[in-house]
Amino acid sequence: MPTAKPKIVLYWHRTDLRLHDSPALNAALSLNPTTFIPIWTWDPHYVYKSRVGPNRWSFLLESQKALSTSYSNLNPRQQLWLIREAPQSVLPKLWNAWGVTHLVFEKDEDAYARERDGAVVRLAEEAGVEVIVKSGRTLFDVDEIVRKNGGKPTMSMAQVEKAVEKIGNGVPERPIDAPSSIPDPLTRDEMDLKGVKHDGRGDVGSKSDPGTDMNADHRSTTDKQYAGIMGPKGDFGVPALEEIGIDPAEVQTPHRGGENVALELLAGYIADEEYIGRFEKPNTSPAAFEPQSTTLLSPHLHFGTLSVRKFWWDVQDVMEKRKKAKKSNASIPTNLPGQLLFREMYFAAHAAVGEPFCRTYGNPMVRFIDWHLQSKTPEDIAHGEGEGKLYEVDSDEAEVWFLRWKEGRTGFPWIDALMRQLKQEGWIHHLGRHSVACFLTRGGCYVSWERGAEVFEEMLIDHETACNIGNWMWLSCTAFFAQFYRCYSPIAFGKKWDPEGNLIRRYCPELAKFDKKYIYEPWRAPIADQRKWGCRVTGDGSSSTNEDGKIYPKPMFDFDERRTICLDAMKNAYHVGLHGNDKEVKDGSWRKAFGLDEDGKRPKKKQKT
DNA sequence: TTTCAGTTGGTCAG
DNA sequence: CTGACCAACTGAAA
Repeated sequence: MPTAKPKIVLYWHRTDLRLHDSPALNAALSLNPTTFIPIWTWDPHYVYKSRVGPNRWSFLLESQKALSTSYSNLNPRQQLWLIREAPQSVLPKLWNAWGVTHLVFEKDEDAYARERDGAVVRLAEEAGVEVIVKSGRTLFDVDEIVRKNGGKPTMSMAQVEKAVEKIGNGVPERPIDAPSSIPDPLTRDEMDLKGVKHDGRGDVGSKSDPGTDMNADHRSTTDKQYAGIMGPKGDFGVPALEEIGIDPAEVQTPHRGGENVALELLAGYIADEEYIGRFEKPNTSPAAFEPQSTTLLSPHLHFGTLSVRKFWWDVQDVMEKRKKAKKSNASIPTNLPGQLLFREMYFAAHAAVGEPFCRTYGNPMVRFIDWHLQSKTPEDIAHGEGEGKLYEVDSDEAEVWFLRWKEGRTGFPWIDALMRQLKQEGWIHHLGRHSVACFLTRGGCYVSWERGAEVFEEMLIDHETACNIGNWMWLSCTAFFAQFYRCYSPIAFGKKWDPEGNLIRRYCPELAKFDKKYIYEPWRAPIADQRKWGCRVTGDGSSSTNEDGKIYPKPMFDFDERRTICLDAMKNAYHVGLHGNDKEVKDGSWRKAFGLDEDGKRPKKKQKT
């Protein structure tokens, strides 16, 4: 009697640090594996080529730990097995060492992930390992959304709604329960990789220079992540922050990772049916803290500790119940399902455009504006121009504005409070992001949105490439949104939500005692009052004290003046009408197009092709 | 061709 | 709190 061939299934966790509602995990377990090995591999592209601050590192490690514990709870012999080498390099070694027959993972449509996963699939096919890939990070397969949108990037909610209407009438599949049991891995001896050659970070398949570490500034001790393939204790464990060179004291976020945390948070909101039914994003306060006005579930969607379909269906069930009880619900796009559809829109736009989606250069869907601090072209960077900086410093003044914005010392308390909250906690409300993004780009500094997106990439615990890039395009009026004359005031907008200035008092504590009359414009407070309230408004923010005590910077420019300058410049840029893939942008000749004509008139609007 | 809507502006009058 | 106006964008519908 022939024995059945063993099924040794390697499950590769990446965007899905959960057990509930995972189509890929479900597919893996449906194979009835004789052996099941759930792994994570540190991808050097994430570790060194993406900007990741301490708060997001911490959130990721917490989420990995929670997942590992969940596996152990279902099967004491199980855990999340962390492999410290690049996937393209280490996966072939794993299927040799462990006799792997199947590789299963969740589909990831990000441009880099597609390239990496494509390489992995080819290697697996060569080795005779069967590969199963399932969509599960989004409500719908985003490639399917793109197809239903005529192959074009989704540029509006209307397009997204039409497209998803053609996929199951706009209703995603119901979530799948978490597994109640998990098969065994190999024995400890068989799992051991001591005999396997370790290639360190194994930075194969990366086009970029493996020597650069974009996160070097965050590492206070030596990064030892790639010291050993099974980790410092040889147990494939989740690293401590110290192992990746991060000082735990740098982690200040109060937001916790892990599937259990996500499901508890969600359940709490779902129990509040009024909140779910009436939720309208524009009516949630960007100044609220403890409790926040929105769900804070975005980092969990990013790491996959919460399934977006579970989120959608739990909300949908509440809304159906309310509807039956004749209670009104908010509608798309401002309600909760609408928020999730915006996520689909950005994912699908990214999927349709591919790699150029993340920048201006070569991106056909993004409008070109003559910003300060433009990105260098890929050619210039490849030729090593510009002493390591990835952007052109066309204006020293604008670079100072950018750095002051990043550090939360612009002299506009609403902006500074938000930027400090972002740095400390890794999260700010969506409308807060609007405020600071508008201020940096079209409504203040006229600095390229790409600089702002890089700062958000580093600091946000919920950083999702497609959503971050898409929202920066939106706010800078370079794609998705065009009403550049709608400009956020760093004074009036915050005041509308928080007339007492409580957000400012919390994150700019030097201003805590200021009267609410001056809290948004402390430079207007009489000197005597400034003394009385224990903070002088002076200097450029490079120091937080002087010989008199605490100081807060003067505003770095006259906002009304800057708003006028930016508005005129935006008007001109729209008339020039260049986009990221135009010849003038690629060869640098755009500068000519932005000058005025000989007779002083605006240049003719560029013809659409 | 014109009209109108577009997740989330600011200001001022009533 | 609501609505008119500001000066005016794009894209889809009429």
